[in-house]
Amino acid sequence: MPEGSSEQPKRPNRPTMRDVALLARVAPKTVSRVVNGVPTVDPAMAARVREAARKLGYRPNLTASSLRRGDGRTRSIGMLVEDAANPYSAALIRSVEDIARERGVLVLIGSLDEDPARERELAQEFIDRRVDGLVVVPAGQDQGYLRAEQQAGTCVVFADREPRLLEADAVVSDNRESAVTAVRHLMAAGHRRIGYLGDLASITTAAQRLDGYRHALEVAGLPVADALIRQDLTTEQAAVAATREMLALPEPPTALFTSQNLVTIGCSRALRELGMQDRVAMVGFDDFPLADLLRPGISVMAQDVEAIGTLAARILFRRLDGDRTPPATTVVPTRLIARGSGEIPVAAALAVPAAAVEPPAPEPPAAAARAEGALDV
Amino acid sequence: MPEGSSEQPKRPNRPTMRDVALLARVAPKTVSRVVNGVPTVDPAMAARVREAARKLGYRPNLTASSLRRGDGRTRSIGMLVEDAANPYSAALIRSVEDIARERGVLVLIGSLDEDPARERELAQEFIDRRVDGLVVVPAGQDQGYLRAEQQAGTCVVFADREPRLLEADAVVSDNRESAVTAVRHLMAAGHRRIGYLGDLASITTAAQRLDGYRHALEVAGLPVADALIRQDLTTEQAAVAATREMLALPEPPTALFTSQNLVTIGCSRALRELGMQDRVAMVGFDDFPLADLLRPGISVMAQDVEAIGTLAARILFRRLDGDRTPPATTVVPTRLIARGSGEIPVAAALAVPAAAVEPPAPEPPAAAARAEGALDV
DNA sequence: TGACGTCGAGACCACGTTGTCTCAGGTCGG
DNA sequence: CCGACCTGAGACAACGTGGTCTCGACGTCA
Repeated sequence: MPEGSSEQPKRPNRPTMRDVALLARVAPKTVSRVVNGVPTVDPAMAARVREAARKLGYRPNLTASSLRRGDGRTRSIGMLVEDAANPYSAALIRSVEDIARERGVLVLIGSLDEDPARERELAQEFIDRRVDGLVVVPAGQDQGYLRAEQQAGTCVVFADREPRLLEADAVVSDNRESAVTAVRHLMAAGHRRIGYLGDLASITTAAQRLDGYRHALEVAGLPVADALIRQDLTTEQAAVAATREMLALPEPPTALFTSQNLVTIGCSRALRELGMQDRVAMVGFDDFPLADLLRPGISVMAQDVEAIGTLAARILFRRLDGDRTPPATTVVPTRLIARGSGEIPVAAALAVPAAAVEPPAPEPPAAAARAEGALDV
Repeated sequence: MPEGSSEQPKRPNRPTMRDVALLARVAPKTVSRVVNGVPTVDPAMAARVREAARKLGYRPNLTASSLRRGDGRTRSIGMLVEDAANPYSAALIRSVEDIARERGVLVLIGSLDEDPARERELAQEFIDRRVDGLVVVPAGQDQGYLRAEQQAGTCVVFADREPRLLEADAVVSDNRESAVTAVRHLMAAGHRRIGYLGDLASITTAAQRLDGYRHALEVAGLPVADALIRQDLTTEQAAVAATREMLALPEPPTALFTSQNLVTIGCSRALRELGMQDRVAMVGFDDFPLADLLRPGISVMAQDVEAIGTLAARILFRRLDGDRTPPATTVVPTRLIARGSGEIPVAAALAVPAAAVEPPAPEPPAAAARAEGALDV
């Protein structure tokens, strides 16, 4: 039998300040000073300390440091998103990470899958590890459980969706107004029967987008038909099915507004499977990669995800730096990107009921791949 | 002026075990026992402690706990990926997170952007926070800098790419063999001039894929032409440009093998801009969302990202549980997914030099959206 | 040369928690 | 009825670090 056969994970013997101090023949406190770059240390002594640290492979323990330090900062923040694998969440994570990096702050990640219980559990886990702050895309309807943590000094900033029953900073898109813009864009192409395909009705932003859809129709004097509204589509498959069902109605919509990117993709897939992608107009909420490579390209209301993440992080750090101004919600503009699918005229849908004939492509030539975009609120 | 106007961020006064102990009239150690669920506590006393904790909003400080605890575990791991916003990295993060969650372990994220210096810096930052382990998609050519940390007890598992100059567990795809499969698939459609468009030559996996490409050609007795090999394409734009240039050669390739998903997308875009997407065959490495929605669908060698992440995490935790078997590399099978682009026959390219005539679509009908896949090594 | 000021290094302790030990009180067998 | 044994709660110290204070050495100037 070789040496050390103890099966239980024994504590790794990492060198500490004490070890470095012993080797450099100084007091531990002096090592601390050198590590923290305190200038009032004899250069020769500092060199000796650094040499000893190098020789031992010493690395400071930030865990212990933050415990003792006056500010108690751990130099880490927590981030709660819908799903780290979702392109929207992924982009958000990355932009927050970039701002955090500027300050040497690390980012902890948690995916919620729209589960309010997970939101609370993970928030608690982050807090138990004493993160300096949180960036949260809430899944639940009530963030009041965070009030005690705010008072205990943990800064919280919300991204994408505003908090409920809690006062805190938030960075969001104007979902309602953007939905209005999207629906009006479809109406401008002559559409009068416009379907709505949406995410979970309980998600604030989904509700706001539906509200915008309804409002746009009402202002235009068009009826809001229940048969043309489908919600709670949480998977691509559900969106495919809902699209098929809606288009099979006696009076099917000639255009669709999809309120989230999985839904948009599912809808797009259904239209292609039915061969109707050039006859039924569609505008989606949220941009996604390759939307411009499809034929027709998918017109979307694009959120500026990077801006949302960057702003949320900047606001969080401003708070951590002592900003005590009242919490505020920052609204980031969205942008309509016309790529073809949203500009299909109503005539295309009415011309051929269900034939195999391809209508002439109503999209701009391929050369103009990146289409123009109009700025909105 | 209100109260506490001290501008400097004062330490938040969070209740500690001592506070709970005082209120419950027990010793701090008893609170510790209750919090940790030690069964040898008088039930009445435990109830009193829990009530006091609830009343004060007490939350244990895992930072202090891990400092004092025998195993020194922080119940957090670090993950170094190429870019958290990239779909491949995002999927990897999510699958690691899911395994970690089962154990109440949180995940710290760091994006490297293929920068070896960042790899070392971030690994160091994670270690300074005493993560229990690391899952690394390395950017650099030498991971020897981690040897000391391994010996100090930090477990490291590599994902997607094997480590260099370091013995550690790794979970990877068989890149070389998969590239051979992809190229042979193109050869099966009659192609003899096959171009290679690849990522940074310094990335291990890119080199392996190029190697497989070369090997497949050599075995088939075909020449390996330098003009048909382009590397170091780090952006979609670079891939677009390289594709254009290669197709403008006097003897252009009739098929392309792209070694990474950004390159695949760039190549796809270039083909569409040239109107050649139905004449030049293409197989990409790495699957990506919407690859099946394009026309033709993009044929790919799909890596099983979820399996790679899940396995890497499981191996990491097995190590943390005390597994001391020698480090090993686990190979995860890839899968050829035929969607149309890879099955375009050589005849399509040779038929029409540069006309506007559309050849009959050589792809399967739209109904069979999810095409068949063959299993490989 | 001596009183004083300055400056840098170390002693000491606390941050919040838990491992270890002690000890009071109870149980049980001889 | 007493000693051995067990049970459960508290005292104490320590994890690795940094804030605070002390103290010796040195320099300055009268």
